[in-house]
Amino acid sequence: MYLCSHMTSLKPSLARGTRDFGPSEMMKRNYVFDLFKSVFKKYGFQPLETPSMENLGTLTGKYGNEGDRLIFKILNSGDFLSDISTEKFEDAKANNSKGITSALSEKALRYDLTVPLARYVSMNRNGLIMPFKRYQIQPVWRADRPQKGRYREFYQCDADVIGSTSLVNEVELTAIYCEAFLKLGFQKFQVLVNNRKVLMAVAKRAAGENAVSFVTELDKKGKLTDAVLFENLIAISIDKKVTEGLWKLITGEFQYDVLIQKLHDLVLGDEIGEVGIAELTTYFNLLIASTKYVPYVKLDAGLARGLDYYTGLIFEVTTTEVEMGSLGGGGRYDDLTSIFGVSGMTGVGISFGAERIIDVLNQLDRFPDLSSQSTKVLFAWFDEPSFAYALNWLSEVREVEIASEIYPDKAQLGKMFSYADQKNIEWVAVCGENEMKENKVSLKNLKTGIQEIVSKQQLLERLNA
RNA sequence: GUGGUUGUAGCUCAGUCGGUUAGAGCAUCGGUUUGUGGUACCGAGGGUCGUGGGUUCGAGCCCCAUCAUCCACCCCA
Repeated sequence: MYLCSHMTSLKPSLARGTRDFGPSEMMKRNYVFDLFKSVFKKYGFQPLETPSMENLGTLTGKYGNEGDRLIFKILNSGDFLSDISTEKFEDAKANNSKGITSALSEKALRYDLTVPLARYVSMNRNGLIMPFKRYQIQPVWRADRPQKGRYREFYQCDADVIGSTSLVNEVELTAIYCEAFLKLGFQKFQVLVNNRKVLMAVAKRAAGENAVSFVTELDKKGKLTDAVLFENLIAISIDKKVTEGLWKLITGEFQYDVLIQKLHDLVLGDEIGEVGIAELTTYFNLLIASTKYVPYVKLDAGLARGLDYYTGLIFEVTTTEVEMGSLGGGGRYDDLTSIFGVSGMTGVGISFGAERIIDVLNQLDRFPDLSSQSTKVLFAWFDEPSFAYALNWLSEVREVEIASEIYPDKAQLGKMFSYADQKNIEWVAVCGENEMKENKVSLKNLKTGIQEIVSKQQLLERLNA
């Protein structure tokens, strides 16, 4: 007798903030990602993948004060501690570990898809076909503390155009949003649009030196009550009339052209602000001329989208069908690659909040019937001769590209049926002595429960119906 | 990084005031049925009660620590 109970066994568990995706989840996820890909391709975007890890220096300092803390660093391999002198180590312990970080870690997991894109474009600028239109669907990692809807590993799904200033790009990205969300079955969604140039011009008028805090505050719309938010905005304003004027535009309902006109009045005389107004005008003209998606697009004078690198039009997608934050966002950035010493490279991009979108589709039970992706027919058998017989039929069914399988082990017929049932296989073909005599199989449809004895040709007809 | 919540079977959870051998449902396997699934009935396997320490005659339950978890904040997707 063998004893194995004293083997050290590890309790299986997932690393914090990560998930497995089983077969049924993968079918749903692939459905969403494939749909995105097909839309991206239709608009001329090509795939790009970058490595999971980047040099630490590529990532640090790109994501604000908090950002560096959230980057997953990879411990150097080899005897990395031998390079650190005792003094250096003591200094690091006493002050901060920054001084020895490079000795401990020189690689890190990618934090988003935008910085790797900037790195890629900078490295390959001479070889790329410009404008460079790429899409990228890959996981990213953040050393955040997980909570509802937030993970340490999650997928981002981006599409960007680099090296073109035309607003047609903004229009096409808007169309991609609309097309994708419509194809996913969303009825009520909106692509909110604003312009950073206009927003900053208004903020400068309203708050002067406090323009940045003004915009940060504005970004809290929806989190704070309108009354509190308005008070906060007034508190940092130097020109309360401008703030009040903007507030009316944010809280009221206007046609886009009326709204543009009113915004124009607010920024009149501000050179950059007027450029922003012109961009908005051109954008809407192009949108109307080239797409049917105007009803889904809404100019929102209060849309701010953080503060980072956006410099022109900005987007955010929301839905009212379910309580959920934004389902995507993006915008134009003028200087993405300057951090890598390459300037004058303008770009515009969007990102789908893939994880959230999948969550929403699950909540609304909006996934289409994906059973067509599973096996169509299972062959069941009894003994050596019927096994050989079934294998023969199986290969012929696979010959015509029908997804099919045979139960591999000898088992009771009931077990084979139950396997088919659990795997959502629609048909079971029973191969036994009686069937073999007639060169047929008993074909049962597990959905209807109807069973009949059929020839090879009839089998293929049933399966293809 | 800050604050809180919860850890008992593969999963969801019950477990009285601290008291003998820790329970249920689902899932798994077997049987009723050696050629028919999703229903029913019968049965079986499966536990270091997160981990380590402490209090106690006695701890799943009380105390401390630790790890994990979920939730909220910061921030973000």
